[in-house]
Amino acid sequence: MSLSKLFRPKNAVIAVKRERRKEARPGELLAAALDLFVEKGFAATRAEEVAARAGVSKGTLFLYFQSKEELFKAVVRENISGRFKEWNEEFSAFDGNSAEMLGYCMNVWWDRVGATKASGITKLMMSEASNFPELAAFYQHEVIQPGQTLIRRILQRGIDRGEFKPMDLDYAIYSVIAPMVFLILAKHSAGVCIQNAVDLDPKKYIATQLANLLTGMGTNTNTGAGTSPHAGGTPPEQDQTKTRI
Amino acid sequence: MSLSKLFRPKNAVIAVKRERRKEARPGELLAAALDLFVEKGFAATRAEEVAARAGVSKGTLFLYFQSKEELFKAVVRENISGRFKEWNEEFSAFDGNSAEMLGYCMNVWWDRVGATKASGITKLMMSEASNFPELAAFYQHEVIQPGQTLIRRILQRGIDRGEFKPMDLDYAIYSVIAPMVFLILAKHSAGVCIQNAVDLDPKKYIATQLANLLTGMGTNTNTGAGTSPHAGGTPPEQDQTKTRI
Amino acid sequence: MSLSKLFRPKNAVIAVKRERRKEARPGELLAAALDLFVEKGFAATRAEEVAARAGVSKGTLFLYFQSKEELFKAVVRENISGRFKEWNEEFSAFDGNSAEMLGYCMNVWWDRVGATKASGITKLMMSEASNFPELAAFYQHEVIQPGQTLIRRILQRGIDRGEFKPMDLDYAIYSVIAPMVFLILAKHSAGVCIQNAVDLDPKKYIATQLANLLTGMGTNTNTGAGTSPHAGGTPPEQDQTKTRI
Amino acid sequence: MSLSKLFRPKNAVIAVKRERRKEARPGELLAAALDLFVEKGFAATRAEEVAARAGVSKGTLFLYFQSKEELFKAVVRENISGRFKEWNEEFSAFDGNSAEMLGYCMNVWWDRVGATKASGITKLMMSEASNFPELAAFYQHEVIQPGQTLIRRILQRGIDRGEFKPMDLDYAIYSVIAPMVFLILAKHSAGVCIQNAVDLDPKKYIATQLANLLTGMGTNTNTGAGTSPHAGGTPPEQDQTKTRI
DNA sequence: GATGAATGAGGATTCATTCAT
DNA sequence: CATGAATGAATCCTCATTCAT
Repeated sequence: MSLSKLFRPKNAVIAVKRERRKEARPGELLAAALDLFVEKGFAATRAEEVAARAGVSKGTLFLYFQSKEELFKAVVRENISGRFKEWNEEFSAFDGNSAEMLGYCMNVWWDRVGATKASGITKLMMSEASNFPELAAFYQHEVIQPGQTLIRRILQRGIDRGEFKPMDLDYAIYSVIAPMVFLILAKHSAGVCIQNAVDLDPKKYIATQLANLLTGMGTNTNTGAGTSPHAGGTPPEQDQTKTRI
Repeated sequence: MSLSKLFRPKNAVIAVKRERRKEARPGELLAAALDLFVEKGFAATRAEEVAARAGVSKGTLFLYFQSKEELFKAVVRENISGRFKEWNEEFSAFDGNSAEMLGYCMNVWWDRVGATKASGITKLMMSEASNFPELAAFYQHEVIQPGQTLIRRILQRGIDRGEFKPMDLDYAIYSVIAPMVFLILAKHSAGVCIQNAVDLDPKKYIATQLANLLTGMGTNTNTGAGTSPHAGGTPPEQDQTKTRI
Repeated sequence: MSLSKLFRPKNAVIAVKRERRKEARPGELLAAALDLFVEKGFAATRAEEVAARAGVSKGTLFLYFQSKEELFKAVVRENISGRFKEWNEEFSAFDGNSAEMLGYCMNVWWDRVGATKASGITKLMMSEASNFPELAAFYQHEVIQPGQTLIRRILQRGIDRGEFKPMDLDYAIYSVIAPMVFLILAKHSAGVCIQNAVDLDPKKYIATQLANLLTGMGTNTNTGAGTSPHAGGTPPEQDQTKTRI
Repeated sequence: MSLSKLFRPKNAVIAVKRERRKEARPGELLAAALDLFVEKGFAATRAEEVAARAGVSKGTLFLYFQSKEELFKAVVRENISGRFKEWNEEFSAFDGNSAEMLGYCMNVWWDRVGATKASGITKLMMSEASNFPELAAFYQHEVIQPGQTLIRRILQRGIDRGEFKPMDLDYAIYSVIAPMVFLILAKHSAGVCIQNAVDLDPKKYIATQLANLLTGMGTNTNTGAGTSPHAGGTPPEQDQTKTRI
């Protein structure tokens, strides 16, 4: 009787494809790691699983990354690197009014970050940051600060041009950030803490939040006259109870 | 289970202080567990560490709680879900208008949960729920559901009394929950994702969000012409740009 | 909220009655221990369970027995002590033929040992003897030897009186013992290795085995003449396929 | 799972010989496991001990077998149940009379299982089955059932060919199994319950039991007048008093 | 460079045993 | 004497990491 049926090496559970190109490996490992870290958290993600998803063996993973922690750091670094420089330039050239600019900013952020896997990084930092102070500082420096600076510039521009009423920028910044953060959570933690929020339409949500922000900042977005404070308007608002999360 | 225990040295003399404080133990363990779960997450918290912080041995922990998961559930019951009964009663007896009621609800929640370490539980669930389905289900059942029910009751009351305009409650509920969730995140992930947000005044934030909610629900508190009923804003709302996050 | 519902001390699971008389305790503990050791084996029987079944606390158990192992030994000693002396006397006075004597012996054994909880000891020794060499020797000395001696005396008597044909007593003894051992196994391990054997009627089984033995030993038990080797006969045999295990 | 692994010293230099012998491992582990399970029982056998005896580390054991229970199952498959297929085929091709077939079956079983360490498994199940219901079910399904089926086929064949008289197979099966079970016990509990039985000649014992069985089933081998068919005993039966246990 | 077999520290949980009350 | 709260050694199993091939 053959021994082959007497044992089931655990390895066999994970199907491995091994026809990738050498050069691509680190990138594939990072992509696989991002997926898994976001989905299961750092601690619960097994190195072997990452390797398997990237189509390489466990050993190879440690060939490219000294440790699981280094892999995590690389994942974060890889996905949050200087997108802001390009955005800053983009916004320097923007010539619409500041309300449009803010709306464009939020939508662009959603399209290029929020809607992509990179948004997982934010969720990841939120969950694991306290265990990775070094990374937290890095993230703070590479993402938070530039992001806040960008938003601050937009708001300041609005004030300078008389489009927004004067405000405490240190607080106002969070009025922009908060909805984005919540949106990410709704996307990644859906099914548990924000159950049902899965149905949420991000674009609608952003539009609504933006309208609220602008109202608060004194920039009425309504195109026409209206007796109600939130009358007419092109943006959302048609059915507030539905679009609001 | 093993026979090897039979051959263990019979009289291994061990000198230990044994305080008998059965009544106090569960509370001490729950407090230690809350601290550690919030600080390090569920998976990363070692049972022995909880016991040590409570000043007892590993074994004692399992004397009071069948498992680490049960310990977690007990922490949740003690700090969150166990309070819904009392809150429900409190709100059944409430006799102000529904706007005040909603404001009271949010503030009370902040004072009793949000501002305490217990709020860390919510943050924690967001990261670990997917790895502990049973805990996620428990949390959903013991916290999310009752919380939503409570809020729903308040909103329904407002509608029934003509204070709020009719709305889709399934969505409206999230308009109340979302800001609270963000507040918790701002508190617990502060220093990383929302650095500087530490300075945030929660009460002001809540008031602002409440005002927005009420406006959306037809209970206009300050938007200008007083055509809407119950005008003249209940909450304190001196400086909107500052309180809005 | 009261803490009382937050934890479930495991102890509470076991209901304890505490109205026994002091003097009876060791006996009750031994009885409880016998039950549990037989049912679950030595290793799988928990000291606390024994105490609970005896209606005392865990501490009390260790007051009477130095350790679980000592308890086990006491259980064995308690249940196998010199019954053989009395039987030896009984059989010295027996005045029937040797076939009847053997039958009487087997039936008496069943009534006084096999059918009682004491038979569990045999099963116990069979399972645990190798882990308790000391006890095994004790059991060998107190049970096996006297038992074999008793049987040997009966067989020798039969030979001496010309009732049995000459035989190798060292082997013949096992012809008597084997069925009894199997009977005990059928009783205690039923449902697993000898599944379905639960329905077995011990008296019938003994009668059948006895008849076989006697036939083999040259003592035809048949009362009347018969052409078939196992004809007529008072004892079993009516439906051999059914009574034979 | 725990984060504490992150802070484990990265380069704890450990010098170990690592032999790569994937093909040999399962067999070595199974052999070690069989030894230990038989020697100490399932519960009392520590996984690490099995690994050590096989010359590997704890971890390696779990590389090949998902759990201790799976290891046990593999041991049973390797040594017992895995052989039924081959046996069934062997017996399908058997062309002697059914009495010979039954005798061959019992002897083959003894040679390939009973006389080997694997027979300890049967003894072991008797003690531990009640504590490991899943194992008991497995054993029942993989060993007891196929074994009974095999025997039943032989008996049915005898009846169909007119060699055995009609009988209640559900009972007759135990007439075959019981002596084998006792033989195993005699072997494994020798020195305790059935001391001296070590000297027992299994082949003789089996022959005797077989003769008894056949007599009962109407295939009389030696009882005197040759009125029954197939008389003239196939097996060796020179000295009945000696071979009978 | 890749591989994947092997390693072993680490953590949850059990339960015999102790000892303060 | 009894009690039962407290203890901690023991055991199964996981998975990051190493290293012979």
